[in-house]
Amino acid sequence: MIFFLEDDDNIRKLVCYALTKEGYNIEGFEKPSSFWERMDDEIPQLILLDIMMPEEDGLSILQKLQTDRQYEAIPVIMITAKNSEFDKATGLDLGADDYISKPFGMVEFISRVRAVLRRYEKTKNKSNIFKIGKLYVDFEKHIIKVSGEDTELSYKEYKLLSVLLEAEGKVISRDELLQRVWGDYYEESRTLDVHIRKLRVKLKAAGVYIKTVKNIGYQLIGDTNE
Amino acid sequence: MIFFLEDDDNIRKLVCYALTKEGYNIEGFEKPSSFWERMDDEIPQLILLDIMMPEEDGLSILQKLQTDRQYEAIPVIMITAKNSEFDKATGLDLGADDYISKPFGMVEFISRVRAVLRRYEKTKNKSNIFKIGKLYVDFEKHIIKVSGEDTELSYKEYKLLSVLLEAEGKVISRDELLQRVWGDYYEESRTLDVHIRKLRVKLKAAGVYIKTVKNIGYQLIGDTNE
DNA sequence: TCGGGACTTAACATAGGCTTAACATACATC
DNA sequence: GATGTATGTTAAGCCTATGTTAAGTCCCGA
Repeated sequence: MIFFLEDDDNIRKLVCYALTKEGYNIEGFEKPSSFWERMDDEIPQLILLDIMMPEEDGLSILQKLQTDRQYEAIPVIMITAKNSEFDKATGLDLGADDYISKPFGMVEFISRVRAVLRRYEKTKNKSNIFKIGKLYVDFEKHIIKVSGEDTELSYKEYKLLSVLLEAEGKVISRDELLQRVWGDYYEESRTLDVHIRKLRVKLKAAGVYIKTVKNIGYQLIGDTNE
Repeated sequence: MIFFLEDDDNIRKLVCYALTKEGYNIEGFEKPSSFWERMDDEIPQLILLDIMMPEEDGLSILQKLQTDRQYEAIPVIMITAKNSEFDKATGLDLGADDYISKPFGMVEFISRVRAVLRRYEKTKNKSNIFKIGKLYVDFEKHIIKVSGEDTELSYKEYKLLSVLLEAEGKVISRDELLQRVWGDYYEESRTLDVHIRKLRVKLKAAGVYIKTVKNIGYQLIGDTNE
């Protein structure tokens, strides 16, 4: 999914049309507010960002994206009417992945989108299938198996597991888990613990892979470390 | 190290000069043949590629790079005199990471180089791993090994160790240790000493790396310094 | 409207880390 | 060698983070 934030109706429609025809899933936004709302539900693969916007400047949006751990990995292409070298440089230095000036040709534009997505796919070598010890998870098909047996997880349990899995063994703090699984969070409550427990129970033999790191958080590590 | 393949002497020298001044290590090549020779010795972090070249076309070089497993991960920026949309599109579609048309401004150029390198660094997961003598510490995964054996540390022990490790051999005063590990601190108490002791014991053979500097504080120095 | 599952909250249990206190040792100064 | 100060050592009790369980709440579909 690609998100496209652009206040000019014509350009937005044109780009959406062109990228859709190329087979991409794209969603256009007129205002930053509706964009941020949507970002709560879904993390896109790529963000196309116009610089000149009502409400909020494109560069400030870019900065927000870069500083939020949840979003920092998403590639961003900046789009602008200005063509000054300075703007391009600041955009790129702030962490944009590419930069296109209006007016742009559709062919080049699509190529740049493709190029950024290609790079992204390259680095993101995860085939969405995880195998750790007795645990097998296919995120695309939403299948979780433990020792070959199918296991049903609830929504939060599933999300919790996916956050832990994606960390690839790194420790995730309670705060971050609450943030990423629950969004707005409950400071003082046993909610997280309860869910961790339920996950551990449902994962049976693989439950021990979830280790608590006291005072910090949790991590998921199989028995065969490298 | 950056490799820059460009037949025009002036441009090559100009770019080399500018990037060197920015602190990059760059090597210019006039002909593809000398470039390929050099590639046998060293793999650069980034390749800047002119399209119009004697001997061999830039696009064909790009293709070779992309199909060779040894080189496919190296990011490439294409440079060309032509400004046609078609060329840009083919360059990007062939797998270039970015595309700049001559004449280009140095500021933008450098920003694009920085942007590509930044992306590259990002994917190269720089997990903060410390290795000092017999001691191995992976902070993200919260793994501490001594002589290859896993060791469990408590929260304060872990924090203490991390402060000492981050100092890279410098002496840290008791006050600062208390401040950084405990926050608000206990002036007169054996707490710090007790924790230092427990750390030393748990680190076994590596425990001796923690040296007390009387009247000042502690430091962590391995036996085999590099 | 009812039933059921998922999620949250509350109350209690537990374990292990943290601190403290009391004593030992090392080292410097007189 | 006596004295004093800084750090090392040890063991015991407290305390806090997490585990656990069960009951309560919410939401959704039949």
